Amino acid sequence: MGGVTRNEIADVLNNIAVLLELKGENPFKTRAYQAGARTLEALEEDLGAVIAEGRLGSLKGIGEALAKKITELHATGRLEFYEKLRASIAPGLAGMLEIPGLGAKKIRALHEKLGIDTIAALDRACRDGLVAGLPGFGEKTQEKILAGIRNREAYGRRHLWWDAAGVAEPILAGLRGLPQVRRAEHAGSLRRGLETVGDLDFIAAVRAGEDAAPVADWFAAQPGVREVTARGATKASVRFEGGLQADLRIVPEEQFAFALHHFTGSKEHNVQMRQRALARGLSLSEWGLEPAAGGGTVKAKAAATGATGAGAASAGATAGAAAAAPAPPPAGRAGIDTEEKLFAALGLAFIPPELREGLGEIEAAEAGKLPRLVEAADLRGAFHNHTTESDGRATLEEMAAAAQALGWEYLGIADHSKSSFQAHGLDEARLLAQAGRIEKLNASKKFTLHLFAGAECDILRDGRLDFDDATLARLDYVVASVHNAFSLDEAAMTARIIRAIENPRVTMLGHMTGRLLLRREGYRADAAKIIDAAIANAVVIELNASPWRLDMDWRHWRRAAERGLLCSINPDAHDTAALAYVAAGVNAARKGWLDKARVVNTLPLARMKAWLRKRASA
DNA sequence: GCCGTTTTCGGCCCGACTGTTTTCAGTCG
Repeated sequence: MGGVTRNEIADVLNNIAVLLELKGENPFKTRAYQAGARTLEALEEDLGAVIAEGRLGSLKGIGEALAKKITELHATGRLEFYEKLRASIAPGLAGMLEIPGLGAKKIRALHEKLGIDTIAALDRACRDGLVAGLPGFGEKTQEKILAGIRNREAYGRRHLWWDAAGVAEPILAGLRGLPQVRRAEHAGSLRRGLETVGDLDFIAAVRAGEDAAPVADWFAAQPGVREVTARGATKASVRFEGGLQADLRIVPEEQFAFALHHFTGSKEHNVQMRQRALARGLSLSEWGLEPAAGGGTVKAKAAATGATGAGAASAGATAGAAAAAPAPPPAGRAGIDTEEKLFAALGLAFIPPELREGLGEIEAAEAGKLPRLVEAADLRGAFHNHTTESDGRATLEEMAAAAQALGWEYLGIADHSKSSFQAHGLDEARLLAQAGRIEKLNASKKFTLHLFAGAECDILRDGRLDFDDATLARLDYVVASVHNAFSLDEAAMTARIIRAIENPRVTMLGHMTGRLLLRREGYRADAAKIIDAAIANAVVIELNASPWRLDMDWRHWRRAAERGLLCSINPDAHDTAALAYVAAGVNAARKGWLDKARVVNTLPLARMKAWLRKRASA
C-alpha cells in the first residue's frame, strides 16, 4: 500500500492541468490531464493492482505519458515533471482563477504586462487604475475584478444540496406561475442531486412568439437578489444575499427538452452524449438534434453528404465505420419534447438525472441495464434517530408520531452511548430503561407504527464497543459509530472500524467517514477494506442522510452494492423535522445506482422484524 | 496528451454573454 492514494494523484493531475492552462498550453492537452484525473477518481479497483498488472494504459483517457506519470507518483509520491512545472509558474497565479471573469489568458496578460502575481498586487493595480489601461481590459473589467476580490470567499463557496433546494423551490414555483411560461424546471447539479451545489440553474419555456422579457424581469427582481450579473434576451443571472448564484435560461418550447438536458449536465455526460450523436451523424446541442453540418471532422463530413440520419449512417458504413450498422436514428428536433424522447432518439433508455455523471450510465442505458432506482416512497421506516434521552430535541413519542405521519411502518431509536458524554449518551441502565419504555409503547398500540429499540453505540478508540455484548443483546439492532479520536492514522482507524464490524451484535455501521460537507474532512480510513469487512460480516453500512453528511459517499455505493453490501438510509434525526432528511439520502442512494432491493429500510415491517431476528440469532 | 473501422496524423462539444472591439477574444457552463 503506497502512501499516495489515487485521489491524491488525481489532484496532482488536476493541478497540472491548471498550470498548463496558465502557461498557455494546448487546451486539449489540459483537458487530457483532467480526463485522466477523472478516470482515477472513478476507478473502482485498487490502483496498485492496476499498475502492477500493467493495465494502467488501457484505462480510458490514460495513455503512455499519463501512465508513466501516475506510476511515478504512486511509487515515489513525487513527480519531477510536476515539480519543474510548478517552479516555472508564479505560485499566486492559480489562485487568481477563482476570481470571476479571470481566466488563464487574462491572468497571463496581467502577469506579463504588469508583473502581477498575487491577488493583493492585483487589488492594488485595479485601485491604481492600471488594469483598465491594458489591451483587452477596460473600466468594467477592472470593477468586476475588484468586486470579485472583495467577494471571492462568498462567491467561491458551494452550498449544501438541501439548502440550495430550499432556495430553488419557490423560484421554480414562481416561474411556473408566470403567464408566459409553459414549462419550467431546475437543472444543474441540484437536479442531479449532487451533495453540494455551486449555483442554481433554471430553464423556462415560453410560448413561440411570446415576449420573454417579463420572465427575465421577474427573475431579476426576486426578493433577496443582491446583484444582477447578466441580463440578455435568453439568459439572466442573479446573485442572492449570501453569494448563491442563480441562472435562468429562457427557450422556445420546442427546445425545452434539449436545454433541460444540456443544462442538467454533467459536463462529462454531455460530452459523451454529443460524441454518441456525432457517431450517428447527428449533432446534439442545447438547441436540438440535427444532422451534423460540414464541420472539420470526417464524421461530420460524412454526415453532411446525406441530408438525413440514415444517409449519415450509410456514409459512415461505406467509410468502414460501422461493422453492424445501427438502425437509422431519427434526426431533427421535431417531436422531441421530453428527455425520454431525446434519449430514445439516440437509442437509449431514459437516464435519471442522478446518474448523469459520465460514469457508465450511457453504456448501461444502451444495454437496457439501468437500475430501477430506489425512491423516497419505497422507504417503510428508518433507523438511527435520536430523542431527548440523549441529544435529540423531540421525545420518543413525538418522534414516533412524526414518523407515523410520514406513513412509515416503523422507526428505530438509536440514542448515543455513554462515551458520547457531550451528547448525554445513555449508560446501560438508561438504555435498558428506554428499551423497556419502547416495549411498553409497542404493546400499548398507541401507534400503528412499530418502534425498534436500538443504540448508536460508540466505537471506542481500539475498536471495542461502548456496551458489552449482554447489553447489546437486549436490543433489536445496533448502529456502531466513531465519535472521537478522529485523528488516528488511516491504518489504525481502518482496523478500529473493522473490529467493530466483526462484532456479531453490530447491525450497521454509522457515518463511515464522519465528514461534514463544506466544514470538515472525514477521518482517514480505507473504504475498500471497510466495505469488504461489512460484506463478509453481513453488516449494513448506513447512508447517513443528514444533508451535511451523506456518508458513506455515493461514489462508493455502486460497486459496493454489486458485491453484496446492503444500505440503510438513515436520517440521523435529532428532531421530528429532520426525519425528512431521508430525501437527501435517497438522492445519494440514487446517485449510487441503488435499487430498492439494496436498501434494507424498504422492507415492510413483518419482513424487517424477521430479518433482524435472523441476524440476532446468527 | 489521448485516440483510432479516420489508425501514427489531425481532431478533440459548442453556443451565449460580456466587454472590448469595430469584427472578436475570453470566459463560462
